[in-house]
Amino acid sequence: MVENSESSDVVKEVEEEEVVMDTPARTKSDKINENKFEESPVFNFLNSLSPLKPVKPSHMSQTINSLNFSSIPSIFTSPHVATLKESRFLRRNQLGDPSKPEFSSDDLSKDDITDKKADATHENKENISPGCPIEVFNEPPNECLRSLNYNFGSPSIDQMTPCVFRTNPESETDGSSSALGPIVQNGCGSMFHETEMSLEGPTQIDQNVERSGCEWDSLISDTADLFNFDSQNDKEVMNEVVYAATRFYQLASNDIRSSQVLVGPSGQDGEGYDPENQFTQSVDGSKVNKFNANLNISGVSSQSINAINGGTLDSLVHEHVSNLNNGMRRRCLVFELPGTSKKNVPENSNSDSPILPQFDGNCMTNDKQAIPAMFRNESSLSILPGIGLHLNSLAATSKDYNVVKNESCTSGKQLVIANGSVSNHQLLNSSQDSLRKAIDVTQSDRQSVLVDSGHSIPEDGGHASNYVGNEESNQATPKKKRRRSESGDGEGCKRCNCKKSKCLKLYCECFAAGLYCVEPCSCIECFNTPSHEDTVLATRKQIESRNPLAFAPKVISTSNPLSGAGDDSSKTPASSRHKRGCNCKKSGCLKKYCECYQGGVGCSINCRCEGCKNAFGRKDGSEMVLEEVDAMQKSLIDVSQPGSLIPVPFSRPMRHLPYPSKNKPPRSTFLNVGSSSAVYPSQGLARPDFYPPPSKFDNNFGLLQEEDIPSALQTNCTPISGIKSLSPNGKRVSPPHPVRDTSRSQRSSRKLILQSIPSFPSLTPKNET
DNA sequence: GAGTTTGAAACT
DNA sequence: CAGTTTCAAACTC
Repeated sequence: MVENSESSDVVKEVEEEEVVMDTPARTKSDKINENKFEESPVFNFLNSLSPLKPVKPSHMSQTINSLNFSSIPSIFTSPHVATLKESRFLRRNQLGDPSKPEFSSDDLSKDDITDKKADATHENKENISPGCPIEVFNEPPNECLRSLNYNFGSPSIDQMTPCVFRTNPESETDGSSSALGPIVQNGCGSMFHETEMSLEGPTQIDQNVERSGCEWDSLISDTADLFNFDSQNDKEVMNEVVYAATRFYQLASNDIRSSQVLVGPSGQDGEGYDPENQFTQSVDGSKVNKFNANLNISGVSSQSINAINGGTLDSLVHEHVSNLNNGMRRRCLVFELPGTSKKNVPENSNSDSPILPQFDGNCMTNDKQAIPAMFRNESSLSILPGIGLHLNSLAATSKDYNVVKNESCTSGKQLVIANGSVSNHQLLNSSQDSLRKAIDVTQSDRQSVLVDSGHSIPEDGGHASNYVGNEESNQATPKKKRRRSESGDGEGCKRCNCKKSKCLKLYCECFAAGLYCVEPCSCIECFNTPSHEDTVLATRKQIESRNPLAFAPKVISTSNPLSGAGDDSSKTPASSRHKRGCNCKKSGCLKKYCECYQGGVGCSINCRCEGCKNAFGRKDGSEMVLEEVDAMQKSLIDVSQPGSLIPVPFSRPMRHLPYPSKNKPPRSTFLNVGSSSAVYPSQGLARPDFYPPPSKFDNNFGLLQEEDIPSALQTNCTPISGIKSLSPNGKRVSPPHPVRDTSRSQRSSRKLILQSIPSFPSLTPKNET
């Protein structure tokens, strides 16, 4: 009873906030922008150039939205909140009253969907908010409700790449995961996603398979040569661009067809096949990137590219896809498809593991209970898993293991992974790997959790256990469970031991990581369970209202060594650092009390530690000399466990940072999300050649390429501004800061590719003040 | 396993 | 914003 009242109070607070946040302003702005775009000279110009005309007026909304995506939400806005605005659907869940029936998962499939259908007609365009950079979709109203825009990038980054995750209508009904399967690679390097689909004309396509893959290179090289022109207004050149784009998508279409051929009909009557989704998933992102890069290198203005992208090319895609599939359904063009790059392909692409969850909307499908609102509603959080992704929620809420197993694939797709931007690929790849492995575990082996490229960590039995178990476990004595958790039988997930916080405060690792507590936890009176998802959401929201970055990743990685000329933090061994910095007084930043150390990063100017001796990099900028590191490692070499070796990028020797305590990885380990590469991007040899202790932040997907995280999460790299900042409520929060022009410009070749995001100022101001 | 230490989170 | 308290993880014995 007391608990319920507490929950209600929290919910009330949330309601109040939501009223303020969800304003109709955006809708108006969108419509205004729509008109603006139609009248846009760029649009008209490109239309005049293009041999292909936009097929439907509905395209307008796509391009419009792409233009609108440049809108930069409040930098202080929690990425959760901001991205959630991208989809009315999501926003509804997010901002709706959790206590209301429509918020409940029980009613979601009925009332909510029905409601969505009713609303979709009028608000189709609103599905795309300015916060979503490029996501371009346009579909009939009845399809719209199934579309969830998961933007893994931050809306704060205007160049962030969009991610489009689409519900699989079929999955909505029967829960089968048909959208994606293992990735198949043909001889020419074209990558296809194995799919289950009905093939309407599975003939003569296989010829395209081999041809298209090879033609990719041809096309890419062609574009490189093609676009060597001086005048951006050269109409012929622009036409060539369009032509090249046509070829581009022809090849892409071939890839799609090829995937169909390779896989063949699945006997599912093709109902689950989304050709355009297939398109986005089939086109090798690297090809797209190269193609895009050529456009940029050749001097095509980004705006022109954007316009082409949003208009002409979009139309081309639509036409190709439509032709390919007899006009089946909607269009979906996401220009940057880095997530589909080969990098994301598991090394053993022939494995049965599902490819990384391309969100297919199963979150609202078969078993809604298996999809806690914490996840559903904070879909965008999955971008930054540390920001609210309840990894274990997928499984933890299942009623039994079998359910988990059967739905693992589906659940996996709920683990929305950014198919995101090029700039995000590192994070995303690693994230995808981790999630993929997590899914694999769920699917095939509950006994161990594969983490971080080779980690095989025995999992605590029943970590994905059901809620009953969890509830029951909450009654168990903490000690008992603690022993269990410390016994080393489960490092693949967090497990808290909270006694008083009810796992609803950041004290709780699970909660802080955006995870539901699960059976292995030793918590008492745990509210961090799907059964209390409303409370959890409300609490999260409350915490975020205090500190928008409360659930943000704590450790960020600055991958560009050149970017930090004056950046102390860049001197840390891995060019990674704790975003806020530590405040250690006694531990010397040599124990896991220190969040920097625990995160495997050196202390930075942001830290307020005293007597810093952080082995990963001291506050003063000095680092542990290699000899020290070697000695340190020698003394602990016997600790190393082969299974814990992390693949070292660039063939560097694999070493382990000693675990000061008990010679074992820290308790709160890892879905390490490829932290190895992320933490230690290629740097100078002067850097310590060891790996940090597995970071609890990694588990949180907390390690991000700084360039990849929302600008709102980025601290200024300059010592001056990067020191102490305050959140609106006075909490220590690293402030948002302007994009580091230097570093960004150095990466511009990656960043400026075919982004349908002209750097328009936000036309849709939000009342986020 | 019990107790202590530590520093982040929360509170005042 | 600084000081204090609470909290749970990390650590020690």
